[in-house]
Amino acid sequence: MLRISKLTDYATVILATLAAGEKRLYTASELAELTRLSPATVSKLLKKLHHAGLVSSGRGSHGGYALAKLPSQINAAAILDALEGPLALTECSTTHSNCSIAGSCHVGHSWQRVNMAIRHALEDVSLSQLAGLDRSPLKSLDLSASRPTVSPLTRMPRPR
Amino acid sequence: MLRISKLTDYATVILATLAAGEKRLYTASELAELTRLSPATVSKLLKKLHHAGLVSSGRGSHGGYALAKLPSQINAAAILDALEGPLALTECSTTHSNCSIAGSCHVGHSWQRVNMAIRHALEDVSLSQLAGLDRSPLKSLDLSASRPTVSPLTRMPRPR
DNA sequence: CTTAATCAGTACTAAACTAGTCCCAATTAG
DNA sequence: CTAATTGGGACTAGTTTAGTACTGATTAAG
Repeated sequence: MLRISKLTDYATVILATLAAGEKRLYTASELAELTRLSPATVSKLLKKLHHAGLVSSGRGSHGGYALAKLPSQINAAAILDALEGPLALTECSTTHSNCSIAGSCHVGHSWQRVNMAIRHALEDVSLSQLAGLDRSPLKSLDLSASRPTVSPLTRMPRPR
Repeated sequence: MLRISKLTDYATVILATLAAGEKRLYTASELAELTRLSPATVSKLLKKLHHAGLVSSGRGSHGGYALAKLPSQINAAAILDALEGPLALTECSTTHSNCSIAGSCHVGHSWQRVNMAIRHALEDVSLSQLAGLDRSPLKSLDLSASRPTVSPLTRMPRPR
């Protein structure tokens, strides 16, 4: 339920790599090596992240990418927005939508609230926390409930 | 970002209809009329909801569906689970997954926590609240932050 | 016992989305 | 100028989603 796309997850890994690294420009291929992701994919993601203002870039030779803000000032919601757009839980939540059962439907409004709750949870998680740079507990998250960690995601693309 | 599928949204409307109605069996076609959804789709969804134990059913003529529990005892997380399976935010969260960058990746663990926070938010929203039957404020949700309501989703299928 | 209504299970299809790759133009340091 | 980069697309295969259809099982009622 409610999964984020692989690409968004990849992007987070890239951002975390930048957050953990030195304060300099990293080229796309450098980041590809560091993250073990395919160069093409890394490049595509960095473009999106740049578009969203999460990373700054330098062009030409000696160009590359760096975080546009401090890791503590980038949150999970912004990353999601950058990669998946500001889509909401249901289509109701978008402004231009016409619904045939508008009158009789009282569900939409409640989804909105759930949506907001989730958004706030995401806004409370900074990149430094995601990257594990920040040792302080995650704000407003119930840590006692976290299950035992399992092995992480397959991040290398399937061969084609 | 983080959208639920249309079908899950439809299912919620169906459940809300049952929650708001009389305490009797409703046939699939009856519910299709009430919700203005296609009978085939309603039927499919009810089967899934039955499978997940959210509705009970009676077969044969005079058969139909009813909620298996009180509306206050059904929560949004259960509905999501029923329709979309217990998928998590990232594939990391599933038990059998092998990841090529396992050693160097510290991101997975944090997503898990976010995942839990979201799950708890969903568990705190009951069907009675989704259906608008419950006038009490949604537990642990920041209502002051809810944006002005916009028009809900197009729920009728596109013609084919 | 026959019939009609109804759920159960499954298979199928078209459309939409996702992930991944590739190409070429623009930019810049040396 | 040339080599190294990013910027902005287009393209494709594969997967998922949404929607429909069919066939069998079950049950109430005549």
